[in-house]
Amino acid sequence: MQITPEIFLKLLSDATRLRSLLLLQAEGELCVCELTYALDDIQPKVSRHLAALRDAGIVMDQRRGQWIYYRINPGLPAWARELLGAVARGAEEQKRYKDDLKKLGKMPRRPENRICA
Amino acid sequence: MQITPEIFLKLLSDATRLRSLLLLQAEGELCVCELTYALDDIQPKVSRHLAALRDAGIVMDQRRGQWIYYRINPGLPAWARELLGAVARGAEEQKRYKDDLKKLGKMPRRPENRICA
DNA sequence: AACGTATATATGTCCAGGCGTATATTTAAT
DNA sequence: ATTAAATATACGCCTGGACATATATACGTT
Repeated sequence: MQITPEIFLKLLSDATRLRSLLLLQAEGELCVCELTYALDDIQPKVSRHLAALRDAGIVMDQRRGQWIYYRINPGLPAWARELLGAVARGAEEQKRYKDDLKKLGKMPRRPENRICA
Repeated sequence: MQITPEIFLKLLSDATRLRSLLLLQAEGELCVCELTYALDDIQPKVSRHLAALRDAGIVMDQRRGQWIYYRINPGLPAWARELLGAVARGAEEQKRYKDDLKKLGKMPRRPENRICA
């Protein structure tokens, strides 16, 4: 079933899910351990929130080896993509989200490191 | 203090607040009894949610006679206004929000009825 | 096979926040 | 001055949902 503004906004109202989506929007694709590291949080918590986003059709997952990569569902309706864009613009001015990206950049032993597709 | 995406989205995650904002966005200005009627809800509930939006700086209120009119704060940052626009576009396809507007149009003894400014 | 790594999910606890009711406040009308 | 209408707020209850911990599952390596 199609996503509604109400469901979408409820899912965006949690900080962990919001930060994950902003990271995915900036990076295109990330696995759970990258998100866990960037958000400086514990793995079950990150997985649980990603599952909620997946079940609502906001993100898609794809296993590659032992890693599971998440990306924002490219089939999201236009209003939802525009909404995410607006959130991202608002987040640009906020230290917290900039720090998440910085942290991700500093991750050691990051899987793949953009070698293969 | 300035509104953040996190706070903004948390406030939008409640259906009563979301529907109120969509009505305000469509109508420009509404008093509590108009919102209460359109949403088909009880007055203390509507007032409580409007107060939350007011305290966060998302809406402004102005007393005129015995009525208190709410409007979306014109000083909202651009990203927040764009976010609301995206939500409104997503809501256009949803029966619920169209019905809210219809209900408002049918309100009897509607205050002012656009007579004065 | 055995082990380590990455991820998902189940379980029980806890709390933020939404709810309805009751009441206070303000204004207008009689 | 009383009454009625519009609105705000305080209070106690209750539930959704977030949390941490523990465990299950899947894959890769040795």
